[in-house]
Amino acid sequence: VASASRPAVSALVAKLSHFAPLADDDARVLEGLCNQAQRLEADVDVVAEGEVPPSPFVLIDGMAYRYRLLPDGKRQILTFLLPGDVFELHAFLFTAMDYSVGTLVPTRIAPISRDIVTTLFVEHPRIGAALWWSAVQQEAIQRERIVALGRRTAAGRVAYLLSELVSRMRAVGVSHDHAIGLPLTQPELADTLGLTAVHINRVLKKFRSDGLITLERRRLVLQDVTRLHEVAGFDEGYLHLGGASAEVVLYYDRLESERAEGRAARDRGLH
Amino acid sequence: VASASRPAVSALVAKLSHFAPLADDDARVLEGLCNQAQRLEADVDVVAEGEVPPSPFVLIDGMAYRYRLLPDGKRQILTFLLPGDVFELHAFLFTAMDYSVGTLVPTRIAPISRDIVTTLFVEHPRIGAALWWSAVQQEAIQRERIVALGRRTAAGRVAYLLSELVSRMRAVGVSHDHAIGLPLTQPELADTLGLTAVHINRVLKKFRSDGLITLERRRLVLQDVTRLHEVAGFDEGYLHLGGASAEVVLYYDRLESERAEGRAARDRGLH
DNA sequence: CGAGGAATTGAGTAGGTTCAAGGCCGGTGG
DNA sequence: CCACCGGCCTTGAACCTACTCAATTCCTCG
Repeated sequence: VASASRPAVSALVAKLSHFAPLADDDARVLEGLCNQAQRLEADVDVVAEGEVPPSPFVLIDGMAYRYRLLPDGKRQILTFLLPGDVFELHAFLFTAMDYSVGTLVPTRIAPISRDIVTTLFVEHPRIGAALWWSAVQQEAIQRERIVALGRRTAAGRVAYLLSELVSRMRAVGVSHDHAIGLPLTQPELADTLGLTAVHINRVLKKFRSDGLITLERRRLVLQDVTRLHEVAGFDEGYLHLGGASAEVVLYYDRLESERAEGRAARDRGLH
Repeated sequence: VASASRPAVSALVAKLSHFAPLADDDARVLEGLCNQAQRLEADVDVVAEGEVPPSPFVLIDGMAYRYRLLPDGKRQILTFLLPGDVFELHAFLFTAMDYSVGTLVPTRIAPISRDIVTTLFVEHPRIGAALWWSAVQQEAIQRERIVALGRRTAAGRVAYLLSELVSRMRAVGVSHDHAIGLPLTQPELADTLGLTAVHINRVLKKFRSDGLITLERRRLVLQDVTRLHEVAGFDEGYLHLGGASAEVVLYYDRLESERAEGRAARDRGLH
């Protein structure tokens, strides 16, 4: 549909508003960040392991993934980056990247210079907190991956990953039903879940014949969400897609208005 | 030995100095944080899943672990917390904990109120950056766990975990040779590495007979570090135990001295 | 001294891998 | 426009790593 290519509100704003209500001003600032988007084609590296950490990025649309290549040629995919995700926010604290980031499809990303980030944190504390929160949320997603790899069966892992991706897509307004474009090959699913492509294939076959999902031509539809979540042991709460506590929201509201007054006073001073 | 119970410098200072050289003032502030330590006995929860996130803590000595209990009774251990580790630094951004933290041995932890954290970030940017870095470092450790669970054999996982723990202990001055006190049972190792206790036992047996390690009465000695690291595919660099880039250090030095001047000016004003 | 969990070992099983081969699909070049 | 090519998808069969079940011994703690 048309709305898919030009969303009413950018994924970044959609995502961060889940953390705390954003003022119009906040939204405008965030949209501004996305202006200088770079277009990347599919299957290219944004950064590679060993390189000096780049500036932070926002992923505008498309899809990317963090991965590590092992000496023996094996690959482990760490996380997927979806529209609205901010990545490498604090990579600058390290001297070298310990993983690579690659695109899966043609993707637009917007770099955010470290100076802008710093300014954002000082001048727009609520945005700063929201960015911080989104980083912590990505950590939570990593924890779920550990639980999945450590203590779930192959079917559980696959079901979990599909559920996670659909939930995250929905949270940023890219999907509204339980269907998403899923540009992942079976080898990629395998390298994410610690399995082989062959086995992924068999699990998907089972899911299809059980009426849990359909997946063809890069389009995934969850046909029976409840049952899939059961197989997955999936609980959306663990992804922390929702908001902060009232107390925290209030705290940043206060910081924000103090800052806004500060800006206003300075502006008056300039006239 | 005596130095083990009363180290020359606290683990927290030892750890954070790896990120950037700390001024005497910084070290004093950090030591001050550790004053109000709480003593916890072994096998108690510091926080439990579902609870409201607590204030951040520093682990002074002892050992703790983050874990998740699954509905079917299975357990997945996420990470281990060693002396000098700061945890739950930004948990307050979530409404509920998605995992629990428990002690493995009698442990001392010092809570740091959120106000103090905020002050620290503003007044001592270098400490703030170091804390931030230590959080990002914990994320890197999580990534390694994902790689281990996803793409390493049982022997590789065990070897990796043992290598990781020894490296981390050494980085905070708790160990100087390649031997550490390791209060982990085989069921705990199993729940960390996505294996069963029985299989852990067989792997350890092999390691012992191959002369890679000794492990008895909760004492681990790496007898052949090189060979163990080979089995593990272990590369200490991935843990980012080392420091920041010269550029970043310089950046925070500058922030720090600006802040120090500010404090001095304010102090003069009070007289 | 008794009890309960941890460590250890053996035997049988199973979930997932490996190897292999054929079909499909999308992209590329003639 | 079509033929070709490479990677993905699919399926079968044999195999292996790690699990399960179970019994014994060892430690540690009360």
